Amino acid sequence: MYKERVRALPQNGSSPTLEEVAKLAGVSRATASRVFTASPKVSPRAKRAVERAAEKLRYVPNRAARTLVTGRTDSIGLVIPEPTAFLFGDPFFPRLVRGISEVLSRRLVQLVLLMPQSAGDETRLEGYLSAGHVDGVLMVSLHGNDPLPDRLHERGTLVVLGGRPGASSAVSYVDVDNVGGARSAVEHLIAMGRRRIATITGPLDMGAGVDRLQGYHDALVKAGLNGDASMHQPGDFGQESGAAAMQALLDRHPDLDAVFCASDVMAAGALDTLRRQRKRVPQDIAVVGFDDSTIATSTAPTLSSVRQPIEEMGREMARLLLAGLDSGTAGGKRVILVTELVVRASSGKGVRE
Amino acid sequence: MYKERVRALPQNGSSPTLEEVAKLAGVSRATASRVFTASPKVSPRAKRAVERAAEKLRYVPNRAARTLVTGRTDSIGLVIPEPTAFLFGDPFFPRLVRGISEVLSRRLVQLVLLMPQSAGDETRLEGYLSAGHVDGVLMVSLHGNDPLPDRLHERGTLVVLGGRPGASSAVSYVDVDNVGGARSAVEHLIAMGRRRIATITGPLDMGAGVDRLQGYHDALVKAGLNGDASMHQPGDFGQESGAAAMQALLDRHPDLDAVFCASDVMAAGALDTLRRQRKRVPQDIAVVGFDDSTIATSTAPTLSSVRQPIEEMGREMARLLLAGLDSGTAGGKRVILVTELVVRASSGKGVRE
DNA sequence: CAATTGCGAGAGAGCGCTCTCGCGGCCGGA
DNA sequence: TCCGGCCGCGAGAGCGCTCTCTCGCAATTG
Repeated sequence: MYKERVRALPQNGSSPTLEEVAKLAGVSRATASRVFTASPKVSPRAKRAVERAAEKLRYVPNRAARTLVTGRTDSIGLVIPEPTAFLFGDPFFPRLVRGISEVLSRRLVQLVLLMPQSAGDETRLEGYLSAGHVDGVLMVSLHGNDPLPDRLHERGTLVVLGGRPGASSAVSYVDVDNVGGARSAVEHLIAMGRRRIATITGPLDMGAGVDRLQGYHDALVKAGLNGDASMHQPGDFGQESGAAAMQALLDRHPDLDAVFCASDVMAAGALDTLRRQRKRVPQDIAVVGFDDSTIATSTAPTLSSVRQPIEEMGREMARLLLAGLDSGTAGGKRVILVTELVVRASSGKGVRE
Repeated sequence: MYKERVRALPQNGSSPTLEEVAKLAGVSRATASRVFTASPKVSPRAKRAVERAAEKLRYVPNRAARTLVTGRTDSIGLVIPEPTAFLFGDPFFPRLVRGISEVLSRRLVQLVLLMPQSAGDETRLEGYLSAGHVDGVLMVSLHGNDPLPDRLHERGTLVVLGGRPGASSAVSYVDVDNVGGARSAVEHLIAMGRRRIATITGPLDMGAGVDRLQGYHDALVKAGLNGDASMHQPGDFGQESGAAAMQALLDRHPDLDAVFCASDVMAAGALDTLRRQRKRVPQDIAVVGFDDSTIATSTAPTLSSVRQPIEEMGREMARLLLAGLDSGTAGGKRVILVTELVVRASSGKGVRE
């Protein structure tokens, strides 16, 4: 670790303190502090003097000192425990971040993104987050029963999840209606006359993966159709996994007439495989994705998809966290956002039978 | 802003202090502190007592307090001032982050990603960074003459840039040999017999954009070929801009026989346009990209590209920053990494003339 | 056996800030 | 003119930690 040398750096070593600003402005430290905390009880005269002095000294309040006394950092962490390649490849995250940023910007709260890449990283991260570096934590893309949210919650850190946690938990979360969305997608396929409908699921250690499979099932059962395990093939939400899963499904069931994919990116992969196999979409096989991400309109044919309000999910997560911070309540809230089926060419009225 | 209520939260309100741990362990605060700072001067007996007490109380050191006295936060910021859609869409960033993380993980330093989305965000960010939230700052994807790095540097914050800054500056940076890489790409095209070589440049407010254009120019001039302004078309490194730029170039010069693209993603866009225009690659037009990202091997035909060691760039940035922190020196270092041309089908020996 | 060394441990001083408390001056009302 | 009230300000305590200084005790040495 770098040592006490740091202290001698111009970095913090020479940076001016409130005391110096106060002296230069000819007021007490308390009054100078009032100026920076936007306290109303300061005369315009004193305020101006302090501001001029601060400008002259290029003063910036020391956050550590402020945090130490207020117990507040004015920043919140967004934790995404995904390999970087996934994090940056998936169109889900930018939209989520946009929603979150929107809300936080208005509150002058800094968003910091944290990307644990290994178990070691995650341990360190737990320390970082419980040590008061952030006022609260947003977390998405949980796999399995990641214990981090619950442990943070127990420690008293405010946590809001995106996507329901695996096990029941006291932590607040925002989720979309994955079951309902998947069900509507499959019901649509059935309504279009499809009968041999497979699914490429998401990771089954994630709520979104499980729930979308559930919705698929519900619709098939209601219609009295077959949706046994041979009709499922898991993917990891990535394009290649979609292509591979599609191939596996075709190997098992060459007569499929539809496939529901738990993400658009996997659906794009599935389309690649179908093209390679000379299957016409939607004539031979109809495809529906999930997310309604930008990729849905750039595939050939364009992709029917279940739209989920990802930006809104981000906004709602941020709102929930800020509300918890404001009220001092610990959570246990859950918000479910509705989804909406968007029908495009990949499941359109194909020239079928 | 959320107010003093926060203080009453279990969050920090009830979290145990070093004092309490020391009392429970039957030692002084100083000795307890020694245990957590891994100081050697503590007996095994005392160490165990403190560790047990800490475990029992679920003690986590308060970082703000520690930072206040050490002047150190053990975390560094990575600033990427790009719209989220770009940040997450570009294969450059995950590779960079991977390289950075690799180095930082070994040093128990936390990486926090900061993504200013607007001028307001950036102002706030400057405050955040100068206020001592991080020990140092890594910054990439600078546009124009972004004043942030210089201002942070002036304030005494250690900054390392990825990619050279627009204007001359005292800030340290790591860059790849963009000029040399571009030159070798174009020299290769010339060696393959191409004579009417256009370029799709990157944003000309970025060092990488300017330098790759420069390399293109150098090679053409050396060979006595035409590379006037009508042969350039700027893009933004994104796929769509590549497609549009290719179209613009073809409109002006239907007889082009090669194009050098300043990024693989733009090259992929260019390939889309060429396909739509029924131009054969490489027979009619040879294409070379830049980055040698994963997309280069998944296009049809596969893409010749200039490989830049992005992970290494991340590692080197992190190393430079840590070295600066360790030594207390402020910077002014520059590291240039070599590039390497990778020839694939898009510029292969086409059936030409 | 006395003198010296060395090592573990405690006391205490801050790091830079916020916030409570109390004081003095100025206002308006009687 | 006098007095209560309010408002702006300063004094001072302390947030939780690290680190220096010092001390006491045991081991080592002449």
